[in-house]
Amino acid sequence: MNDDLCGSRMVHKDKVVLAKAQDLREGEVEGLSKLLKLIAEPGRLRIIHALDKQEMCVCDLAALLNVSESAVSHQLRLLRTSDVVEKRREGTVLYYRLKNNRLQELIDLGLSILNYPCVIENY
Amino acid sequence: MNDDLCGSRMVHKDKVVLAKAQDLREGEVEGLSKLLKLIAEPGRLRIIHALDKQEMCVCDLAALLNVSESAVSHQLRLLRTSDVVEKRREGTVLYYRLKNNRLQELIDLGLSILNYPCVIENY
DNA sequence: AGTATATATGAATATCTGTTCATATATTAA
DNA sequence: TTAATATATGAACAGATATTCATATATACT
Repeated sequence: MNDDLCGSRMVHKDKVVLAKAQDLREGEVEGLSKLLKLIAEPGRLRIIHALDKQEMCVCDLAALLNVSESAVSHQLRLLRTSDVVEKRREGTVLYYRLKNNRLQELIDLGLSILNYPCVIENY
Repeated sequence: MNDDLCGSRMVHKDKVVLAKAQDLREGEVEGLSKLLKLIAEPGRLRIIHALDKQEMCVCDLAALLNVSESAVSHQLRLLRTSDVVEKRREGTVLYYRLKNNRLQELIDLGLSILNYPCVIENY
């Protein structure tokens, strides 16, 4: 095995070089990580799934999730600043809806992977 | 507006009832949340993306990510206990590889959503 | 203007998550 | 068996994240 310039061992230099060449770019990693974390939290996941079907106000979502309106509001702010949802005012009520309509695809794909978790074909 | 039995307000009972009917089941939420969180962490994301192309050992991955082997080992344990990866021993070297070969689909879909973030069609 | 409703927000707290460090285990070589 | 290599793991610490609580804001109604 050979040492690299940074001091860490490297048993298979060829593999590491190849992996680095195929690695995601930093921006892709950051963006994807942020997107997936947004959807991964159970409350936000259910909010996104619900808003994909109809627009709802804060207290509706609070009732759905059975948590405080303040907690929902904080989550919605995150989703808003991440351009996942947007709001529409009607009197004192703010209706939230999905701004990014492709997130449900991600949810559906994730669910399908959970149902058919492992299909190893040929090794 | 009407109060529900649980004490929380509910501005639009119809919407909440509909949302509850369409809501993900608890097991789906938990499973999906866990899966997405696994992929969402930048280091694990890159590990999965790398192992989708070739099997690699712990110190190769440590060199790729530029972190300690211990840190990688902890992450790999998480991925192992979640059935995302599996290991194969060859002498003292443990080669890791993906056990669930559908995760790259999720990564690819996520990337495509990042590139075409928002396509609102008709409201 | 004053009150009520619906939501937003800051700060504090609590919880979760990831890394580090020290140490343990497993395999190979001498 | 002793030493070396490669990896695993537990505990402690640090950082990120979510909720709560109190308070602020915006709109509507009187």
